[in-house]
Amino acid sequence: MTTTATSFELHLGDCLTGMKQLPTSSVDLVVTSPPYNLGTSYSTYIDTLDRADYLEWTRCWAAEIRRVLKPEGSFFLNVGAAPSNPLMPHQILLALVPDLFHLQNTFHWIKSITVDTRDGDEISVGHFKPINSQRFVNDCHEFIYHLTPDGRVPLDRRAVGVAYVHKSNITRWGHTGGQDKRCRGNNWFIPYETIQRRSAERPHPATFPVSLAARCIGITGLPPSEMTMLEPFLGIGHAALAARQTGVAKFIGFEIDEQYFAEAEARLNRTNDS
Amino acid sequence: MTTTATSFELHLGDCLTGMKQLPTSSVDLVVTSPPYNLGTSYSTYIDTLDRADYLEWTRCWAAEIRRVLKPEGSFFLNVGAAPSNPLMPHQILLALVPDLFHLQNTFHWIKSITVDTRDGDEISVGHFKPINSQRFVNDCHEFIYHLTPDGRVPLDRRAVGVAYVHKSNITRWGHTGGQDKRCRGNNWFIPYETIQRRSAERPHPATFPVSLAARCIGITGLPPSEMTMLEPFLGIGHAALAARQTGVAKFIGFEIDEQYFAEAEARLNRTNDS
DNA sequence: AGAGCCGCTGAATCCTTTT
DNA sequence: CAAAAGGATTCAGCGGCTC
Repeated sequence: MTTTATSFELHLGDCLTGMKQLPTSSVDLVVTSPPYNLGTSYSTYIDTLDRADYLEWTRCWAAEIRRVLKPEGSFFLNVGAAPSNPLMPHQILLALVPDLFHLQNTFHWIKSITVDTRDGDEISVGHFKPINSQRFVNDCHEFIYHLTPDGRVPLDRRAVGVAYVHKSNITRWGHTGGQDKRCRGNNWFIPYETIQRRSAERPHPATFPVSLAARCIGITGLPPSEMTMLEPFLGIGHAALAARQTGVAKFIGFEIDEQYFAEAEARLNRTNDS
Repeated sequence: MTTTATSFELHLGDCLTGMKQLPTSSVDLVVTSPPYNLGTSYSTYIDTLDRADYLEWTRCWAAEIRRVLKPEGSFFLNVGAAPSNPLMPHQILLALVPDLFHLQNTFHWIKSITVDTRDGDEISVGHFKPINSQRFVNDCHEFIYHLTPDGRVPLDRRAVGVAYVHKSNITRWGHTGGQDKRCRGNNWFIPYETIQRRSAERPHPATFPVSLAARCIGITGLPPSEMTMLEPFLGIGHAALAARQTGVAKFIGFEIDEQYFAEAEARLNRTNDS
């Protein structure tokens, strides 16, 4: 067993009140997925604010994130659409940009896709969740907005890079340092864990995979051992798990729902033992 | 040689003036990619309107599309982002929805992506265009907004469908008709032709592949032989080529730039001969 | 509200081979 | 030849979301 100087603070309570007690410019990284206000059945959260109120509330907690974020910090905001409200991801973005943040990058979380291989055949990857509709196609996509204070935050693209297709590129340019890694681009294929495994373990209806948060941590290029990470909507703690896995020094999370909070704590403790 | 009762009208001139002469509710399908006003070096188009003017102009031509579109017609709007203006796709959308159109579906044109196969290994597909930046990752994505008058236009999802992963599904339900086809979802992987081939042939800086337009034609489920299709920003005529290939009965295109117009005509004629 | 959809699983069934 | 073991195929059912 290794001992690391890490601190994980999980707070049961409203993130808006909680964040107000954090010092200005103290956080390197925020990864979060807010309640969508789309009728998704959250446990206790009052999920029925009307549109304008919802966007106003969004601006409120985002403004707190802006305050606690360091000038070179990054805020990864995960937002998906819903058939009942396909505009929400766009409206949320324009509620925050350009007033509070710059949109430095837009990542696309691809859950399922069919691609043509170089051999010429089509392969489907990821879990395809069917919907029965004459007019809607299945939505296999969510946004990950990369928001920063000035739009000029340096990243380490190759930290979450992929192998070159043509290996000649490894020695072709100096920046590779001999490693077979190039930038991954902004399409992030991250399949869901299978339904059965999910339902057995967790009750949260809208959550992102641990590996998605891990990728956000990685691309910042900051050493996790010196990183302070914040998750205002902890949910069942996937950002916390990613922080633990990658060795993030300080993690602060808020969750207003008791059930989710308990689940997040349980999962984090489970990881501690293993 | 087969004779088909098709009519292809390519007009040299401004689409706004041109569309005003089209009858109301006469068009089944619009597929277009507007000038982005992002500093892309279009030949003669005055590409320096300021933001508000650009969006106002966008509303103008979109309103004409709304007028000429049939109640069950579809408008596929292709918009990409640019590092210099990452908000544009979102602003354009919210300039048109909900005032003029419903956003019925959002398709994502994926040009390049790295996926994990079911075998466990990572493969990269599509042409990856490198950019040299500390803060921006490569953008391998564009939006295709599916806009309709009322959001209730029926589609034929399986017309552009993909094969089942588990073949047991073919006979499991009646709707397949024995065919190995399911809905493709909203992530459309369509790789670019290679740069070399592009630059050799065509001068247009921002255009979508023929196969992208073909997919839009296909998913409407309308018989091409009875379809009227409109492309207000013809460019070098990729929508026209797709219309020709799929047998669209009537195609109307506008292009204000003489060079692009000539190129579009040349390409269409070339296809005629073959 | 009730049916439909599709990846995925695990149990059940069927066919083959070994003892 | 019967019985057991091993392998392959089939099939119901889950889950989430829409009409």
